[in-house]
Amino acid sequence: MKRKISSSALRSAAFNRTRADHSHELAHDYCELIAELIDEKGEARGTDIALRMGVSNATVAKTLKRLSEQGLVEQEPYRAVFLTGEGWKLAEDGKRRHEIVEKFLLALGVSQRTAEVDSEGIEHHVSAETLKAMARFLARS
Amino acid sequence: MKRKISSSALRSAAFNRTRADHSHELAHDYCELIAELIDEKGEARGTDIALRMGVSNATVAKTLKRLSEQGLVEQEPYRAVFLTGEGWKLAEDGKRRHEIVEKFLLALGVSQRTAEVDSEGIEHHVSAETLKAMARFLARS
DNA sequence: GTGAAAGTTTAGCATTGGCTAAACTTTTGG
DNA sequence: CCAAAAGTTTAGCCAATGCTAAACTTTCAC
Ligand SMILES: [Mn+2]
Ligand SMILES: [Mn+2]
Ligand SMILES: [Mn+2]
Ligand SMILES: [Mn+2]
Repeated sequence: MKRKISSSALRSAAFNRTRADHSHELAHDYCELIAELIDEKGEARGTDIALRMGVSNATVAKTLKRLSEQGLVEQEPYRAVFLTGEGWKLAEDGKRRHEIVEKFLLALGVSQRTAEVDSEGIEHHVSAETLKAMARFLARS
Repeated sequence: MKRKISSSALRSAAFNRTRADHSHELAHDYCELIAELIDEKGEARGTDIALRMGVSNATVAKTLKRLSEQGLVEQEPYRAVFLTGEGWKLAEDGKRRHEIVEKFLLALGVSQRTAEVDSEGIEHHVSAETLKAMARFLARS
């Protein structure tokens, strides 16, 4: 017999998911961005990452150190940064998800600019089920 | 003559917006939740906030102090908490936005549970333009 | 009315993710 | 080839958001 789950448990689960999403967000965005830079320019340098992320060089350096401890990027001192296998996986998955969300917003009727901006935040909170629903919408629209 | 804006400037603007969204997120969620509790139970107590947010009592106490310094809530020691005029505004605006996003996801075809969970994160990254597009979609679907 | 339970606050700690300034290394132009 | 520019790293700072443990206050049950 299914006992009713307390509304607090349901609510807190949503907040917990959101906090978990946020805890991975920066790593995902960095990997995606590094992949983009390598694709566009052949390498990903700290300055370029900083410029596109909109943060200082020092912040980038510190974050890259964390990411390399987490096994997502590899770097040697004063050199451009590379993605590990794990890092590539995040980058590709992130790119796919990002594209679907952005195209979905466009299909919904917002401007290109708004789709770009809003998708940067939304992408991290879209579950597999919702992503599928967005892709389905795209396929028929 | 319109000079082309660098792709870095465009990209960093999106990340900046996302960071700004995150900096307001907790305040919005607290105000919305406090309003809900007052509506449901007549008052908002620390324990109930903690239970629904999925964090410890101590975390709630510390956060409430910040919010009261920001003029969003009012509290006296060992008593339940209340919203200021500003806090009510955030709560109502947040509720409206949250409802639109959740109903929109439902209309898109995801389960009630997924709509609840995903909307908790997504709501903070939906611009006025996108919110309007979602409302429009709801109106015709 | 009093003692235990429930709720709140405070203290102290950790991590993340920002910043500036200064030191250091690499690249580049002449 | 070498000085200046460009890029990177380190040090030290801060705020936000989480935690546990301990102290304190209020409420409840008897
Ligand atoms: Mn992305
Ligand atoms: Mn993003
Ligand atoms: Mn977010
Ligand atoms: Mn939320």
